[in-house]
Amino acid sequence: MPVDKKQHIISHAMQLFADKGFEATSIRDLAKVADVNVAMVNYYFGSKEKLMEAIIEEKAAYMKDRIEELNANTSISEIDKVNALIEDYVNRIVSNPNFHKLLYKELMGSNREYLNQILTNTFARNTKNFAKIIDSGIKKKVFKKVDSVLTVASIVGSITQIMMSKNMCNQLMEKPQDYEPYTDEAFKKRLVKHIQQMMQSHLLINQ
Amino acid sequence: MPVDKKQHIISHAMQLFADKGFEATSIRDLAKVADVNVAMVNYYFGSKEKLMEAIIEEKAAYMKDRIEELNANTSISEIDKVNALIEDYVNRIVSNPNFHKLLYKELMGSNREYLNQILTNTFARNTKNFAKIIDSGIKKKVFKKVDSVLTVASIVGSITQIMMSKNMCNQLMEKPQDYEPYTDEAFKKRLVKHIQQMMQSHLLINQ
DNA sequence: AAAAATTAATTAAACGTTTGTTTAGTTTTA
DNA sequence: TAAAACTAAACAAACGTTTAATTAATTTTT
Repeated sequence: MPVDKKQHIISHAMQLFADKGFEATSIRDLAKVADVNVAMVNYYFGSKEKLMEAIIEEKAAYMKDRIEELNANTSISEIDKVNALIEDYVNRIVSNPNFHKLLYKELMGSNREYLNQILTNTFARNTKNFAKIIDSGIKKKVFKKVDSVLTVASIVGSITQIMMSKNMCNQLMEKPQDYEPYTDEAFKKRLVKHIQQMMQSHLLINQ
Repeated sequence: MPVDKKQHIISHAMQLFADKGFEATSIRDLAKVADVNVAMVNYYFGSKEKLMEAIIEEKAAYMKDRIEELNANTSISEIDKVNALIEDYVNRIVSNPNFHKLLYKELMGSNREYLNQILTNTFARNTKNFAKIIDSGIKKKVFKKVDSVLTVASIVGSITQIMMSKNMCNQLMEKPQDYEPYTDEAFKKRLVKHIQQMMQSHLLINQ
């Protein structure tokens, strides 16, 4: 079963890469966890780096949908779209913070140029699509004339910043060190509320 | 010259780690660039990881000053302090974006637990000190009752997000691929202006 | 449908590099 | 001359990858 086994390896690799990082995960680690022979990774994917490419491409394809879906919907007001996307984005990242960190590390890293390009393109396209919603609000004169692209960067960056490290998150929120902020609904709500309020002040003309 | 040589190694290591990443930089690379024997890194620092610790600690010490200085100053209004810190922070990161990325990668990474802790503590403390300024504005009723800690995270996250990748930055700003956004004064001004405006809407009661 | 031939999947072992680190000896400094 | 600074070489471990051989599955031929 070639396809199933590829997927089997990918899913275990995703977990390991997210937990330990790309370089810190050896093919032997992966082979042991996924219960396959060491040679199978190279047999199916060609190399460790190409395995990573397969993972990134799978995620990248998954990432673009919701924004474009909302973008096409004309029955929802711009501010409601923004609010919905903020909540969506928080939920998505909270559901797998380690993988999100992996993507960001890859995005910031200068190694593996090809991967960096795929991720850069994906993130940039999503940001621009999101910015279109804001531009639409500006055109309708319900939003102030803000810098739409940088506004999206602020939304995304706010979430990333706070999700960067469980430990820092707990220190900032005055929680004990063993606390799990990402699974706490109250924390999620607090984050969503902050960003939504900030965006309402930032965007809306009539408040 | 023991101290000078330590500093000599540190400064070359900072450059290399920033450019290529920690794991991707071998001690032999560093030895060649810094023109010292391979054994000297271990002789002076004990290990590659302890060298990294020395670098991080040096930076961490440097990072805390300005906020605390501003914090103590009572002759400047809170919104002016916030604006000054935004400009400061942008300037600092723009001056060495690769090193900033290195710190963030280290902050997000699960390896090298001790380094992660130092960075986490430093970032958290700076964030809380910054938040005190906002809390002070809230107390004086010139600021709205915002979530001060998350507000600081939004400021820092906005900058980090846009500085994450030169390539993405250019794509978002519709610039050619070989463009150098970080050295462009116009870009810097645009970023500072966006965040300052966003914070004024977010924070100020009487606009 | 059975046998033969071919291709795909899988394995254990080995390969060749590279890595951080150490050693044992030499030079320099105080 | 004793301690500190430095060097070239070697060490041991880990890494991604490849090889050569074996088993399983598929296709072709009779």
